[in-house]
Amino acid sequence: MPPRTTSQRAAVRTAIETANRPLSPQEILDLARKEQPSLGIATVYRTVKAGTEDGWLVPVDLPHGPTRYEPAGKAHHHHFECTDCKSVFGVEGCPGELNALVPEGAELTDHEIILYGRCADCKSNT
Amino acid sequence: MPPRTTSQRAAVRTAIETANRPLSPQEILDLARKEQPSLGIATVYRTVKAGTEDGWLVPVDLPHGPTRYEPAGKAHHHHFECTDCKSVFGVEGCPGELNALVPEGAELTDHEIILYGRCADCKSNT
DNA sequence: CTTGAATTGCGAATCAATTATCAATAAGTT
DNA sequence: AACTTATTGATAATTGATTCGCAATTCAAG
Repeated sequence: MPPRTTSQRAAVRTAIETANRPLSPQEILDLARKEQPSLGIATVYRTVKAGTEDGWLVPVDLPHGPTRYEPAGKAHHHHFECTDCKSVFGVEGCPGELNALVPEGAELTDHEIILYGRCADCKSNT
Repeated sequence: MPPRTTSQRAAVRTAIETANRPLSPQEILDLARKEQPSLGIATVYRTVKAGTEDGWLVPVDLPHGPTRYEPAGKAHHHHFECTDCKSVFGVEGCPGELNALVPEGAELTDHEIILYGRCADCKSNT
């Protein structure tokens, strides 16, 4: 009954922890298949779901596109999405005090800042 | 061949311009039906698509949920989404200089800030 | 090494949002 | 009022993301 350690779960986790940016299930699959060619997308979804419940993974939801996942434990940060390749990168820092923007009578509990533009790679491969 | 002015298109436009917040197609339908009870969701989607192409409407894409629409011409602003009722509200102001957060070598072209919390209505109806 | 349960990969199924189809209706020109 | 054609509403179809069902596989306890 206890969870088992399998090579596919290891491959998924390695892919996520090695990439230095949030990955979508499809991106995880592509990366992890270099280690585990037979890996299926369903296993990626299952692993990512379990990881989120177990707490070592954090889902990153942005407009458009699938949910991305990054390792838990990072300091407060936000994200940059390349409008070309759709890759998402974490960005350090936060402008801070956003309470001033909140509607009268409402209560702020969280926030997300999304930057859009072209990443370094896409700029060079013009 | 020219586009025609119909009561349903008028109802959709009125709903959007009357609400003081971005509306989803379903919300537009609900509001516009008070004026045009026979209105169908397909017409809302068609009108909203045309409005965006014509430039008098702006789509607001946030994580989760459908695209919302608001009248074009508003000053730079961001959005607040109620975690309870899912309503979205525009919020004035912007923390400003975000270039400092952009990844090395990347180019910033746009950004969105999303605030989450409970709106005034949901707080009172605890 | 056996064996039972957890896990996997595949394809079918689901789900929400949006678009396409098409016969019936209604602008607006003449 | 007649007529041409854009528009509409209902519903089927599509799309992209994610989950399910199940037989085959493989951990890992004994």
